[in-house]
Amino acid sequence: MPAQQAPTGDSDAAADDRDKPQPSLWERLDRPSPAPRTTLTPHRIAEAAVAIADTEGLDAVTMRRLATALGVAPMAAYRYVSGKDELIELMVDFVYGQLPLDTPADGWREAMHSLAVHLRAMNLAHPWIARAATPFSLSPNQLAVPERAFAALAERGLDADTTMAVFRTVAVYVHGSSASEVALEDLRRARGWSDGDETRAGLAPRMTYLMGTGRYPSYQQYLQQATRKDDPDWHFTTGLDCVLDGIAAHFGI
Amino acid sequence: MPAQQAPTGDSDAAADDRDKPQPSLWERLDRPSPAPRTTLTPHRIAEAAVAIADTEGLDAVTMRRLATALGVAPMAAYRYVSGKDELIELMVDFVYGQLPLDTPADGWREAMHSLAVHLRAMNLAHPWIARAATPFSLSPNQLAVPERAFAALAERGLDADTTMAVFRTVAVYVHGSSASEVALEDLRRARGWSDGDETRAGLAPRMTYLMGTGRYPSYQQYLQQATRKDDPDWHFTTGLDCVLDGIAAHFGI
DNA sequence: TATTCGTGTGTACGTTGTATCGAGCCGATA
DNA sequence: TATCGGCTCGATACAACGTACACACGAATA
Repeated sequence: MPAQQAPTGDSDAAADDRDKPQPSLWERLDRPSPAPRTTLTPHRIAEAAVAIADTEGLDAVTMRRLATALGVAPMAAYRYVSGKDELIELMVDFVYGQLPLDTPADGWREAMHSLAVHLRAMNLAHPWIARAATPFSLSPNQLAVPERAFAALAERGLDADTTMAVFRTVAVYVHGSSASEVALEDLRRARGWSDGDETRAGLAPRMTYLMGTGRYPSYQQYLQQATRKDDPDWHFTTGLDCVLDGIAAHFGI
Repeated sequence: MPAQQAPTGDSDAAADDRDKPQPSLWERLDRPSPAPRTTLTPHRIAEAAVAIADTEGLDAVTMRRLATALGVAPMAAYRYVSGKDELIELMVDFVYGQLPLDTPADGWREAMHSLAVHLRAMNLAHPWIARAATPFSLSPNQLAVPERAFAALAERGLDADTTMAVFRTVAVYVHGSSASEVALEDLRRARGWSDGDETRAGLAPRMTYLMGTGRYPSYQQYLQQATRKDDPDWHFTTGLDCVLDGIAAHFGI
């Protein structure tokens, strides 16, 4: 619940009156409108869209569905976002704004570990976000993530490129890991399977067919022997520890 | 190309019909039709769809556009795939089928490194595939990737769960890394920027605005000092080396 | 030659993103 | 107090999408 408010800037904007061809979404939303907003605000739009995506999936977020949820006409939101792409940018930034980035941590490793765990939790809580965002978009609240990481890494005195390499490796691992976790979850939901057992049962015919081809002896052996196939937490944590161990070893920190 | 393995009757249709009355895409495509296909084949469909996605992006792959490219009516492809989702499954499997998985390698590390490099090359050559696929889908040619990895890892005598953890960590890193590389490339193409310089120039206003807010002092310092910002190869390789170092250290192999 | 069935065609429907225009509301000005 | 110009939101419309459905063709079977 620690809420970092969505796009509210704090700069006086005294000198940046250069006329850009098209000011970015965030720049536009920053300037308070002369007339105070009444029914619609970027915040309310993002909130409603995120709620729909969380409960019904990203595909359920249509401009009409969103308008209905907001109680306005289908085209009303276009006053704030230039199109659906910007709507999704807004949603992503809104969710990143809820990341708890102020947790104290001593040492770079604990800080990166905590960051990774929080990012994964966010990806699992909003299963659509890994597909909609990339680790390096340029939205205010997304950029706060590398900012936090760089600040935590500063103590080690690494050069800039190495610092980025460390953060990027972790971020990219978390993104890919979450994406694969979420993909399975999406499949489960799409097929209407309720739990892990039903999912395994639903996937069984396909798996049986594939194994029946005889092309995958090593994989088949894995299936028979593995005991943690359905323990995503263990897989995530183990992989993360590998990554952090590797960073420590590779850069000698 | 799609599965080329022998049919192998698959006798057990006894009790495994849950909510899935229809056999999977791959199972259906396996059985040769009594009448030899004439104008359309799964292979031709996948090939044409991939060609469109490669040159015009995944969004350009519509059932109508595909039909035009194949010289058939809009609904023709529906004889082979049940809908657009299966079309994309077919495309993904087609591309994975072109991965060179038989390159010899001595040692698990060289094998995993080679696998990672090839996977990344595939993701960059077909920029849509990272968004369309996950590292663990159950299509024949996708499953060949863990199969190859497990075979290469077998020499080390790790237990099944650890073997998967190793492969998953690498696969997930490559997936996330490629996704972020491709995202920038997609942005470049979408905005019509031709090279890295134009991209940087196009992103500059947004970056200037964000830095102007003063929220990102560490990131700003990075921007000023870094010299490898535009060297994705270095970032990928460095991160991969971290991951492999970490695996070696964490599991003592 | 008559029948069957796999294959591709033609048409149509509901939904999507969004361009365009008009109406209502507001604070500022006269 | 009356007028005005700007945002804000509503209403309508359109092209393109995925795909359901019914039908026509031709080779294989009899």
